[in-house]
Amino acid sequence: MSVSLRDVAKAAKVSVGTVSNVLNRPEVVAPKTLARVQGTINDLGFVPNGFARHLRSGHSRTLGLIVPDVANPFFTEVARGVEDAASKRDYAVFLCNSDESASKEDRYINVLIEQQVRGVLITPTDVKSDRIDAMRDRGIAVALVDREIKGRKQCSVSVDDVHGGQLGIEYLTGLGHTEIAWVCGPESIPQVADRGAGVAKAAKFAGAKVETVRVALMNTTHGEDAAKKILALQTIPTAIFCANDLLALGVMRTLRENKFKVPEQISVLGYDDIEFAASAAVPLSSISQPAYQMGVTAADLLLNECEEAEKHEHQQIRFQPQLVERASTGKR
Amino acid sequence: MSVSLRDVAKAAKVSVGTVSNVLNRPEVVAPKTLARVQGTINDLGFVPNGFARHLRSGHSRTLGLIVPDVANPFFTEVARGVEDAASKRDYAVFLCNSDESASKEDRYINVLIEQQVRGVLITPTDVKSDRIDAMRDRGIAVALVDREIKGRKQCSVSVDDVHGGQLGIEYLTGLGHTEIAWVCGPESIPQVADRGAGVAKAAKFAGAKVETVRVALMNTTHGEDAAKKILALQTIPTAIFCANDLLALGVMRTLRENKFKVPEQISVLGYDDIEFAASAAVPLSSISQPAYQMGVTAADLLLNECEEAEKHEHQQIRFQPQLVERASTGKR
DNA sequence: GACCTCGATTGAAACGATTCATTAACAATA
DNA sequence: TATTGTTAATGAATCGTTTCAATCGAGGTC
Repeated sequence: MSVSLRDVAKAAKVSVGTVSNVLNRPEVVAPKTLARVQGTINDLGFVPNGFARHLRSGHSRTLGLIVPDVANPFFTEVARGVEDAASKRDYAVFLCNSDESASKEDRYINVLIEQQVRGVLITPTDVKSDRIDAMRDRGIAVALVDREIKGRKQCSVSVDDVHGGQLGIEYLTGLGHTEIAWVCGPESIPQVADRGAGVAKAAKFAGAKVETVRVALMNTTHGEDAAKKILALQTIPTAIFCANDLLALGVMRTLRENKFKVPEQISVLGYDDIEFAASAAVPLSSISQPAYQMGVTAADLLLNECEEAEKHEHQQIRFQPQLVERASTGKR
Repeated sequence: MSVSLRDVAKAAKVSVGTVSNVLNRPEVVAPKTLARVQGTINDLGFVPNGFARHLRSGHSRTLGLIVPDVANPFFTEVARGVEDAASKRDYAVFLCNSDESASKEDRYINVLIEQQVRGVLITPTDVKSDRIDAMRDRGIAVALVDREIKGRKQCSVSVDDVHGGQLGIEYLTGLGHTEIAWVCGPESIPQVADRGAGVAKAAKFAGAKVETVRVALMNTTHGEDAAKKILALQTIPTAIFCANDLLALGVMRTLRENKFKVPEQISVLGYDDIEFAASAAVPLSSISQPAYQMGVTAADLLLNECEEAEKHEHQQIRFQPQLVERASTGKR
C-alpha cells in the first residue's frame, strides 16, 4: 500500500542504506546518485514512516503542548507563540487540552510519551510533579509554561502571579474600594493560589475586606454563577477582581442583566488581558501578561534543551504582569 | 533509559508475547499471570513505545485536526467537539494551525503522514484536493470540516454558507437597509466565496446595493482596517455584514472610536456567533453555526470510517445556520 | 497408561526505518 | 606493479513492538 524505503531502493537500483543517506546526509552521496534517488522518491511519492524512522534514532521532531483550556484565548495566544517558534526550527506541535483535569492531563502525558515526543511544554494543573519527573526520566525534555516549580529541575517561563494579585488589589484600593470580591477557581490551580496570595497580602496591607468567591471552572458561564452569588451577598462589594478575563466577562454579563452599572456601581477587574477584553460591553480593565512572548520563550528554552542537552542549563524566566486600565473600573 | 516490553517480560519472568497480550488481549491470559504482569508494568512505570507499537500494526490511535485559525473561538469550539468525541473512543488529537496558508497546511499534512495518524479532519484552505487525495492514497481517512468538496470521495460536515449569507442580507434588508457593506477575506477561502454568493443573490433579489470590502486575514485587527476603509467611502453604508465575528468585533471597535453609534447610525452583523459576541460592547447580532456539534459529528464520521473502512459509506452532513438577533442591528 | 483437548505461554519473524562496519572502485603515489 | 588513500555504496544488525505458528501441560476419557 504505502511506499517504503525498500521500494525506493529497488526502483532506483541502490541499497536501502543509500536511500537513507539521501534523506538524512545528502552530502555523503555522489551527486549523480543523489539526483537519481531523489527523482525516484518524487516519482513514487515516498514519505518516510515517522514511526520506523524514530524508532531507531530514538526521538522525533515533535513537541507536546498541554494547556488547561484551549477555549481560553490566553492559551491560544501562548500556543501561537509556541507554534511559531517550533515551526522556525522545523518541529511540529501536538496541542493537547487538559481541561483543568488531572486525569485528562495524565492521559495526554501518556499519549505524548507513546508518540515519543522530543519535549513537552506544560501548564500543570497542580504542583505535584511526579508525572513530570516520569517524562524527564524517559528522556523527554520538559518546560513549564505560566508556572514554576521549586527545585530548578526544568526550565520555566512564568509570570509573577503574586505580584499580579497585589497589583490588582493595590489598584482597586487606590480607587477607594474597601469591599472587594475575589472571584477565582479552585485553590489547587497554582495560578489561582498565587494570585490569591497576592490579593490577600495587598488587602491586608491596605486594610480592605476581601470576599473570596470560588467556582469550579474559570470560564464565562461560571463567571455568571459567581456574579449571582455576589449579588446575593449580605453586603454587595463595590469592586470585583476576577482571576481571569473569561470569569470577568461572565460577571459583567450578569451584572448588566441585573441592571448594575459598571463601573458606576461596581468596578470589575480581569486578569490576562485577552484580546476580547478590549471589545467587551464595558471595555475590561485587566492585568496583562505577555502570552505570545511566553510561548515563544518557552519553546525556545525547550528546544535548546532538546538539541544540546549536555551543556544546557535550566532557566527560570519570569515576566512581570502589567495593569491595563480601561472602562470597567472607577473610583468608589 | 526507557523501560521496554522486554524488560517487563524479564522482570515478570514471562515471554514478551505474554506481556504484549496483557496489553492488547487481556482476555487470553490467565488471571494470575495477568495480575502479576500488570503489577510489574506499574512497578517499572512502563509505557509502550507508540512508534514500535504501530509500526507493526500499521496504524495509530491518533487523529489530526487542521484548522485555519486557532485563535478564532469558532474553531476552538469545533476542536473541543472533535476532542471530546475522539477521547470517548480513546483517540488523541493532533491540533494543527494552518494559519490560512497553503504551505503551512502542506507541511502539517506531511507531518501527519509521517506520524501515521489514523485519520485527518481538515478545513482546507482551498478547494484543490490533491493533498487530500494524497492522504487517502496512503490509507489515511479524511473528513472535511466546515467545507464540502464535490465528488463525495469523503465525509464532510458543513454549514450551508450560501444560505447563511442570504439569511444575513435578508435580515438587514428586512430592517430597511439598502446600502450594505460586506466585509470579508480573500475569495479563495471557500466559506468566504459561498457566503459572498449568498449575499450577492439576496441583495440582487431585494434590490440592495452591496459594497464588498476585502481584507487579507479575518481577525479583529483586519476588521479595524476594514472599518476605516468603510468610513472613507463616498457614501457610508447603513449596515455592515462581516464574514466572521472577529471582523465584526474589530469593525465595532473602530466605529466606537470614531463616535459612530451602533446600531443607531450603523448596524453590524457578524457570522459564527462565537461566545464573545454576546459580551461585546454592543452585543453582536450574528449568524450562528453549531460549532461544537460539527466537531463531534465530524470526528464520529471519521472514526466510523477508520474502524470499519469496508462497509463505510461517505456522508455529507450539512447543518443550517441560524440568525441570532442581539443589539448591534436595528431598523434603518 | 495412552490419547485427546484446550487454554496458556512461548519465541521467532516482521514492521520500516537508521546506523555502521565492511567492501568496492578508483586514483594517486612510491 | 604494488601500495595506500579516498570516496561511495552496501547490507546486516538494530530499535520495541505485534502477530502467529508451535509448544507445553493439566485435565478428562476410554
